[in-house]
Amino acid sequence: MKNDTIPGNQQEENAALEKNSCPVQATIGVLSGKWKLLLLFQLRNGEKRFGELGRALPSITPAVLTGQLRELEEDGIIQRKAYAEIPPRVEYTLTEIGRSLLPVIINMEKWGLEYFKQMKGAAGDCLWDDQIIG
Amino acid sequence: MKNDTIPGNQQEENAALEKNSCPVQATIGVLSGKWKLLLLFQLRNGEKRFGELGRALPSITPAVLTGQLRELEEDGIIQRKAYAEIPPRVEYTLTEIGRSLLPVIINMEKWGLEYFKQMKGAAGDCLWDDQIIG
DNA sequence: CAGGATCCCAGAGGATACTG
DNA sequence: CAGTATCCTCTGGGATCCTG
Repeated sequence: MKNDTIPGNQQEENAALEKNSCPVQATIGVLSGKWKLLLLFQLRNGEKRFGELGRALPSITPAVLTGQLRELEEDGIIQRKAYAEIPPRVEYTLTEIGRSLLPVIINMEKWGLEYFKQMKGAAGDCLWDDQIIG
Repeated sequence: MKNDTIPGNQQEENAALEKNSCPVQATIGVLSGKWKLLLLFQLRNGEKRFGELGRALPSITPAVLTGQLRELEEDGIIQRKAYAEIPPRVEYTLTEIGRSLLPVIINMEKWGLEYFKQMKGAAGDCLWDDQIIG
């Protein structure tokens, strides 16, 4: 946003948001995207190709898949490796920092399960079970 | 979404997303909203009134503030108490489950700080320090 | 195979003005 | 004081078709 003219005292409170330098917002940011959690889940145990990801997530379109992968790549969460072959081959893998996100996700899952239990009594059937963390 | 006709085998993978029953998505969901983190931070140590919240977040408009508070309330994260007085008074507080979100947020902050350190070398100056957790 | 190029739409967020 | 009512914009995600 532009430099909105605000008195300047309580501004401190949301300075972190305005400057986009709040680590919590950053964490939410990299995970916000309709397919990102699913993509990270797909990559939890190693590399996958563009087509594999597309097949694993049947209702995502190539255009959107590309977009989500690009964002994750720009955020440093995944790495893209393209091989100069015919036909083309591209593999995506989690980066180190990307892998370090998994425990954080597990922690969110735990809260979410408690939340479901208390809110609707309906259990959630997510993918992120303890299995994925070695 | 509608019941898109998908073969039905790999569909399991994103069933959690489609059904919106993934606890991780739920956690991200309740926190996704431009001002929600800031509002939760404002309420971390007890109740606050509508006007107080507005003054603490100078660039939010009443309409949007109402919207964000309504969503948090519907999600069971905060509670709204209106007093039948003139002039009106309304107080917002975290619910029990809402308070239980704070440690999760702290955990996200920790990852975010590591992320900043590794990505840009720029430290984040967020609000969610260890102070807020008793 | 792994995308790129276009066009499109719903919904979150915001500006502004008004009210019980 | 604590909102509500309208109107408007911008962008994330999607549909569709095309290509090195």
